[in-house]
Order: sequence, then C-alpha cells, then structure tokens
Amino acid sequence: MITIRIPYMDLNQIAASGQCFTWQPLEGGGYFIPSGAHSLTVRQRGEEFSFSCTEEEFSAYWHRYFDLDTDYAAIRAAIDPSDPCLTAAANFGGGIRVLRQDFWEVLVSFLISQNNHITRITRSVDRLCAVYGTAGAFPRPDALVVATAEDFAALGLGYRAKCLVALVSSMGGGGLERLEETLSRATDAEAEAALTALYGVGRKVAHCVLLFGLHRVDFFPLDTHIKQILARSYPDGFPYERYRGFLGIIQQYLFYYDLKGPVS
DNA sequence: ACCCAGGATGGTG
DNA sequence: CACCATCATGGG
Repeated sequence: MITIRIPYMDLNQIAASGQCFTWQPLEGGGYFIPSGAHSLTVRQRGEEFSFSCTEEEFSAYWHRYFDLDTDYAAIRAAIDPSDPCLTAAANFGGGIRVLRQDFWEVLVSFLISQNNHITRITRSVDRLCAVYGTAGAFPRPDALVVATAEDFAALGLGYRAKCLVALVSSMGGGGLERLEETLSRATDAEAEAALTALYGVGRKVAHCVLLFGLHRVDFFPLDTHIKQILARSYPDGFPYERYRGFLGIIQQYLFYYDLKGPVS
C-alpha cells in the first residue's frame, strides 16, 4: 500500500468518462482496476490516493497507466479563456485523465461500443471477462477463438458479435502482437488505415483505439455527443490547431461535459 | 410505442 | 462524393 498526492485526477470522473469499462466500484468508494496482467485497488480522498501495490509495481506500471507524466495543469492553462464551452467543460471534468490502457482491451471494448450505450458496453465487457477470462481478467485473443457469433450474441453484443468473431480470428496466434508492432512504427494516417481495415472498425472506433489504447493524443474521436457539441457550440468550426498535441484530452473534457454536465 | 446509443457497412444516386 | 437502410438490444 502506498499513498501519493496527485493533482488533476478524480477516480469517479474517469470511471464515468466512457474510456474504460472494467473498473469495478468498491463499497465505500474507490475502485478495483484490472489492466492486462495487473490489478489494483485505488481509493481517493481529495488529491490523496492510496494504491494497493508496492512502489516498484506502481512505478513499473500504474504510474504510466494513470498518465502521470502528462502535465494536465499545462493543458488546462492552454485552454482559450474566451471559449465558454471548453472552459466550462474543463472545469467540470478537471479530474479526467486519458488512461494508458491495454491495447487489446481497448480494441475489443470499442469494437463493441459502436451504436451502443455505455452501460450496455460495460455489461457486455463484464460478461466477456466472466465467461472467457482467467479469474475474471480480460480474455486474450487465444481464449476467445473457441467462441461463435451466437456465443458472443448471448453476452448482449447484438449484431457486433460477428465483428468480434472476425477480430479474434485475425488477432489470435500472434496476430495481435504483429498488429501492435505495425502500429508502433506507423504514422497517424497509417495507423488509422491499419485499424479501419478490420471488420467492424470504422473511423470513430479507430480514433478511440488510437487515443485510449495507444495514447495517440492528437486524435479527436467524432462520436454522436461530440458532433452535437460542435454543431451547437462551434458553428464556425472547432479550433483544432490551437490544441494540437493534446486534442484527445480536450475531446474528453467536451465529451464528459456533454455526458454528465449540468445541461445534459 | 418511440427514440437513442462513444457507428459501420454495403448499396444506390 | 453524398446519402441511406440496416444492423441487435436495452435504457429512458
């Protein structure tokens, strides 16, 4: 157990921000967080966080997971003070961080996310872990190759079940590692093309995978909420160039504000 | 009963 | 290029 002070981080906001679907809320606050081969219990009181791991484990994995090397104060300071929408969004969701999650978990989660509700995505991912994961952990590709489209549909995936079957068949047997290797040396445009080549992965899902799974923070996923915000508050266009370098984090402020904000 | 959801795909004009 | 029907499913 270690205790650390971290500014600009709110567990409840991150948990509700629609970027991660495996956090499990605990009685009396805090979360149990599985990620890849790791897992952790976190509790928060103000800016003070207690993590159920050693210093070594924290610096080796969780420090990066919570994106603690990114200067969120600088990002907040870069926001145009004459932009009422973004200013309000950043104030409302100031504890949001774009996590550095496991790539495969993000790819599967956002494949399921298309035309879906966050609550249903979470429930589907929960069932996927419970049925196919070892000890409830997120199942790797090779643990899913036994499943049929009917099996996945029974978990509530709907018509997306066939997309997951296709994904699993191509990512098993080392396919996932080869894709990650390809993406690691790809430009943004090349990475997007490689992902949208997958059945069921379009532009929006690809951008989410790149942002949340590879921390390519210049991607700005255009989902239904963001499109509404842009139409409503930025009729003359969004100032993308001003926020180049951290557009994805700006996008999360806007998304969360539309999702949970006062006028939603 | 209707509309919507962190959309993508395949077909048509 | 644009637009459009269709795709499962459950929550509001």
